[in-house]
Amino acid sequence: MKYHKIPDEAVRRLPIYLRGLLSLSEQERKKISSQRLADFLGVNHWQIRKDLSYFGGFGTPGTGYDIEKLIRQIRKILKLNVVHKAALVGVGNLGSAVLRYPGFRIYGFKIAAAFDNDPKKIGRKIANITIEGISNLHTLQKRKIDLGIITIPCEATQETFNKLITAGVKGVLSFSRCYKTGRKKAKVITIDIVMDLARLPYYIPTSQVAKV
Amino acid sequence: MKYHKIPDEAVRRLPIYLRGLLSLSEQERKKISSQRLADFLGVNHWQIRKDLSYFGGFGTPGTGYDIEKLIRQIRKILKLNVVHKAALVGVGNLGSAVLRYPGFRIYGFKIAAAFDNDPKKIGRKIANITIEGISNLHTLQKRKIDLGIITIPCEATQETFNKLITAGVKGVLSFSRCYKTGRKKAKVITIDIVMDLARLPYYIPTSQVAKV
DNA sequence: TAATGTGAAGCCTTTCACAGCA
DNA sequence: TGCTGTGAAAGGCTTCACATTA
Repeated sequence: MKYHKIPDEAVRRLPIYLRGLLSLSEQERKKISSQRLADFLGVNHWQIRKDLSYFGGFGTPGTGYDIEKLIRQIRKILKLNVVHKAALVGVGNLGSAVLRYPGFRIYGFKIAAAFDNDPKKIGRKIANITIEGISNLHTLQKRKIDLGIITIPCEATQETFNKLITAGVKGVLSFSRCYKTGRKKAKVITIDIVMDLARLPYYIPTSQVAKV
Repeated sequence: MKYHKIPDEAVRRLPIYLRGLLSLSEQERKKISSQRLADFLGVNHWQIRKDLSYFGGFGTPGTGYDIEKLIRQIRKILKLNVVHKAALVGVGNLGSAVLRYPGFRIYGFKIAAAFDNDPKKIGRKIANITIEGISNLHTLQKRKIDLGIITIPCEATQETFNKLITAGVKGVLSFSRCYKTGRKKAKVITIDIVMDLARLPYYIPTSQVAKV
């Protein structure tokens, strides 16, 4: 390991490579070159090699990478080699959709609990998970839940965020940007659907923006 | 305008500033300094000034920025000063949630159509939008719909993506990374929920990763 | 005085080119 | 020969300090 600082961007790309490798491993292929993986994913081959080199080289010159082995390595780097339990807060439209999302398992995630403050929702089941009241949040640490997913309206995000941190959560995926992290006890990643949509028109040539 | 190249990152932040300004404008405040806006949003004041300077200065030294004026300017830069119509493809759990999402309006978006290939869904209404069959996609241009939102499983993304481009869509928000853009006739922004979650454990100190 | 706008420095990331290995 | 791993160059973004302006 010759590098002092590993770019966040490299970390961000690892899950992409992992998904590609998982796809390819189903095709009873054993080895793959950075070039082939890059073509498969639509990225650059040197980027893949550089990114992997930050964590130590995993390939064989002239041959390429052993798919199964590389999958294990990336899982280990991303700490996906243990199952992570996540708690979701806010079982509205978006929260329900995330609860029902089937794609978490291949990365070793399990949404283990769901919370809402609407008494009508408490006790109901979605995707086999019984919805609990917000007052139960303090039980997360005991239940070894280390990740939180926040899918509630902007206004209530800060309070929920604070409660999750207090409950010992170490990483948060938030669907709104309405929080401040304070003394940063956890890593937060924000997904803001509306804001991502909001910067799309910027890239459309003006001549093609429909006049109203 | 003294700059040749405007950072994508600056463009990405403009919608954040815009949201802050919209919040503050409700509080009958007229002027704001970069410092106060920065504190409100939890960002750096020099970053705000720098970002705005790429598009020309909008402030008054010693006084700050006129909130209403700055809102108009940012809207214009982002081309949000005209209403954009978007088509959503894939009315599953996630698609339905996005259709029902109330936050699009303040940025001037209107989801004007929804498509699905499930005959059982076609004709049903969600959030006042009647679901149409995929075969209707070609009507988008006529209907002046210039944005697409893809909320379908990975496997079908590429085909849908191609159809949207053919239908004249100029910007796409995709909820899966399973596409290749080809000759890039449109700007694409990808939101990949699972992959964002997948890089969260990396940042959790190993001692705190629950052993299973 | 109080705040903006910006050149320059520093830092981070991507890209390139190729030495070195199987 | 084919492919990896990496130093170095190039490019892009953030941070800083301060000249400037109302």
